[in-house]
Amino acid sequence: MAIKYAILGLLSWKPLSGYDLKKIMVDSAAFYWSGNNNQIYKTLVQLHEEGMVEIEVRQQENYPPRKEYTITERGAAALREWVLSAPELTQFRNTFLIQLAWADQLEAAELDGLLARYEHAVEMQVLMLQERERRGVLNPARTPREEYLWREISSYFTAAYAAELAWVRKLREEVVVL
Amino acid sequence: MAIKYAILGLLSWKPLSGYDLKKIMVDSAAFYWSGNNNQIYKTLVQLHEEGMVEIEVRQQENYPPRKEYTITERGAAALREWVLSAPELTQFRNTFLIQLAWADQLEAAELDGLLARYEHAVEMQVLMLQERERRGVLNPARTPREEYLWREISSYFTAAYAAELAWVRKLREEVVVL
DNA sequence: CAGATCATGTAACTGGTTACATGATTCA
DNA sequence: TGAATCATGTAACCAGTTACATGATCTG
Repeated sequence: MAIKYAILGLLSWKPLSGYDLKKIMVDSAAFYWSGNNNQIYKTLVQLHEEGMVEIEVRQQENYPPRKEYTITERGAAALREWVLSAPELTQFRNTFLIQLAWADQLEAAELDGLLARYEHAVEMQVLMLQERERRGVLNPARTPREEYLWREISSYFTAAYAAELAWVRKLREEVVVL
Repeated sequence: MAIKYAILGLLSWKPLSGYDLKKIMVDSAAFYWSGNNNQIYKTLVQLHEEGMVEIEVRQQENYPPRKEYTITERGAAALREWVLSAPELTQFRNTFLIQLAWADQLEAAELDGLLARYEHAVEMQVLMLQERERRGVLNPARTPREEYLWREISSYFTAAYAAELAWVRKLREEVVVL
């Protein structure tokens, strides 16, 4: 469901090929989950069947032909409707919590090592995201408000991982005295 | 993968049936994602094939017979190994961000309405989690340290949604002046 | 000359959701 | 009397991951 509107949204920005969409998705934090070929190409076929997009094949010299997808009025209307639909809550999928749940069998040093490894991984992630934010990738920025929204979307992830970091650091400090 | 060790962990606490596992999972924050029959019963069969658990069928009067699963030494060893394995980063799956990404087409009032709805949903979630935390459900608490770990696991979710709330509130305030 | 880039796509799989089926018993 | 609880499971489906296939051209 979400990938459909992620694609429709990107096409509402400008016409793109499946290949373009993939590139955008793999290095975007918000669209990251599933910038995979399979779903992109399948979804494009489906969107075309539903009359949400139009295809124009561009022959190129020296490169394979590209299928450029353009959003239709129908597509734009469907996108707008979805944007206004009831938002869902974020889902946190954190297998580390399950490791922690059964970590009392570990010795103090082992447990601290596990927490340290997690802390380190989150630190790296925060740095990576901050760097990405600083370089300020992808932002349609058609209006100041849109530019602001996109900046806040990317800062969402930094904030989320920063909250994780605070949580795990506190945990590490407190668990050592038990 | 994770569900396998979630089950193994619960069985390392005490012997349980598929039905028990399901009940525990549906109202636990950490094990929530997928407390569904299908995966539980399938995984139990698989764990049995791998020699990680043993089955004992208990006949009951007035109730259907239950299959009680007990963890084996092999299962316990596999669990310990997994607990010590390299932790993965949390994945945030938030479709609201995709709605926001294409929300610049909305009028100010519509956008604020959307943000307000999200804010409200997150508020409700925080209250629900706090209530659950206060009632202090499920906690093996075999040692003070384990009790502490389980409390921190459930506070992870409250903290995560509280961070969301802070983020959306700031966003709402700032976007109104653009 | 090896590896990345451009560009299309498919196949096989794992993970997860929703809904259904059965049937006795207990509770409001 | 209808719904919930106890207890097993299956079927059909949707979402998402990993890996492969093709083939020209460009870059180090």
